[in-house]
Amino acid sequence: MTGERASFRTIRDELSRRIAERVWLPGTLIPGEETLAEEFGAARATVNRALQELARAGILERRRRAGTRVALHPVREARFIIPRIRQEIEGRGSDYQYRLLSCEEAKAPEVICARLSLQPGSRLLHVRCLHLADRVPYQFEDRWINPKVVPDALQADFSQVGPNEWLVGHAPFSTAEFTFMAAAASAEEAGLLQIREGDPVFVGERITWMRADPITLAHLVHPSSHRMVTQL
Amino acid sequence: MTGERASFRTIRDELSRRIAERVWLPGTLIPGEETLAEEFGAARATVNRALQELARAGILERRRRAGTRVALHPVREARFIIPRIRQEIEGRGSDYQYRLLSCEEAKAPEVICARLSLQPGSRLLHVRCLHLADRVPYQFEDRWINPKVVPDALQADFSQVGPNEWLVGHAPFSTAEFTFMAAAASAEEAGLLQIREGDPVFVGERITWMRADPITLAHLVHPSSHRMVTQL
DNA sequence: GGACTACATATGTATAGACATAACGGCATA
DNA sequence: TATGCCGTTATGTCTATACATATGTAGTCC
Repeated sequence: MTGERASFRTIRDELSRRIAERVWLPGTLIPGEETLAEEFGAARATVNRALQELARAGILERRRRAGTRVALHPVREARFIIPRIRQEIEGRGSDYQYRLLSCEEAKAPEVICARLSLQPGSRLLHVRCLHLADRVPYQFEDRWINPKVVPDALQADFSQVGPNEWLVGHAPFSTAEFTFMAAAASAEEAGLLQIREGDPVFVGERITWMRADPITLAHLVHPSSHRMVTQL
Repeated sequence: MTGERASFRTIRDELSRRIAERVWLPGTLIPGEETLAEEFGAARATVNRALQELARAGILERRRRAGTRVALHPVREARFIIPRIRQEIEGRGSDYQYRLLSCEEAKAPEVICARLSLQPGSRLLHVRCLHLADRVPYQFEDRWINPKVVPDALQADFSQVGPNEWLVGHAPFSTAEFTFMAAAASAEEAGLLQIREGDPVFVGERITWMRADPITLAHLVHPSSHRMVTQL
């Protein structure tokens, strides 16, 4: 005899059902926590937890004093797992291979410095490498690392371990920004990914910071067969 | 004299800081809730809330009896807001325009039926339209709607209101799947988006279900200048 | 040694009670 | 009419306590 207990999950799901089945239409002011607590025979804190989860998911809108209403414009959010490339490839049952293409300290181009809010002409560590799945090019990584923040990176050996994997273990970040876009493959990218120049590529760009200091900018290029999928 | 109170936010941020600054290295078993509660002068429930948030973000791993440890592989997740196109455009301060291109019931191609797990040859409502920002093509939407689930759609007038906006108000979904990819513009897409055939485009695909029934499949094509950005 | 069991323990969840905080709406004032 | 103050009220958060649940560990038995 279990499951009769009104847990916050039960409440959350039941409220979610009422919204999905349009018992409560968008914009409706739903009963207050106290009332719901009574209805479900639970404490207000329990109802609160259920409501907060739904609000976080974007299907409820809550305001003090004003009460809780069904979101008019369910701005729902999708969550993408940002896996490490090795795990992503091995997780699909493929063999992962890695190839370091180049690694050198160099004066970073204007664009890069600007993206990282660094002085133009800053010297950064430039790493280029290729990730393969079952020997087929999967991602070309073009990365700039700020040695001011991660001095160890200058001594690191990226011939076996990719810079991302290395950074995860040596330089945690406090904030990150991800950008995704479509682009046309440059001649270099095309050669490395075994596609034709100008073919569409799926590009991810990742910038990470430690506090206000930029750690790294990664430009990640996939052939157009790449899919980024998420369930909601 | 406020702020001295140890709220779950304070605790969350302080723990987060310790992890970011490598006071607690990945893999470390951190003190138990009871201990932390004592340290912060808070109740265990408060510490619990802070820890649960960090666990949800993927930077802590918790297991009953085993305790809480700093995630070895911070599989962090990025959250993308899935806005409605009008809001997305107006939110950037641009003017939104909408143009319906076609709207008819038709036998859906194999691929579409397969993606929606429907019998091959099912008759679906096919809507094509264009969204513009400041009169510049922003997104071409090619959508199939399942009239079995949303019969009202057959009578709906999509000449003024886009099908997405209409669906939000008439057919809430229980689950959704989002896919993003890069592709080459077809001749039709190129014409509508005012780019050249074969130019890279950023494509989003969205399928929604109500329970087990597929509601709609939307194919959303952006010119390659489109950026999808998220902060973490 | 290996399998099984009992126990200890950290987290998971629920509860009642309390106070904090924001903001709706009405009332008073300029 | 417009403005500003303020009480009421729904949500936000914290506390203390209790019990549930999973699971590592130690101890037992063969």
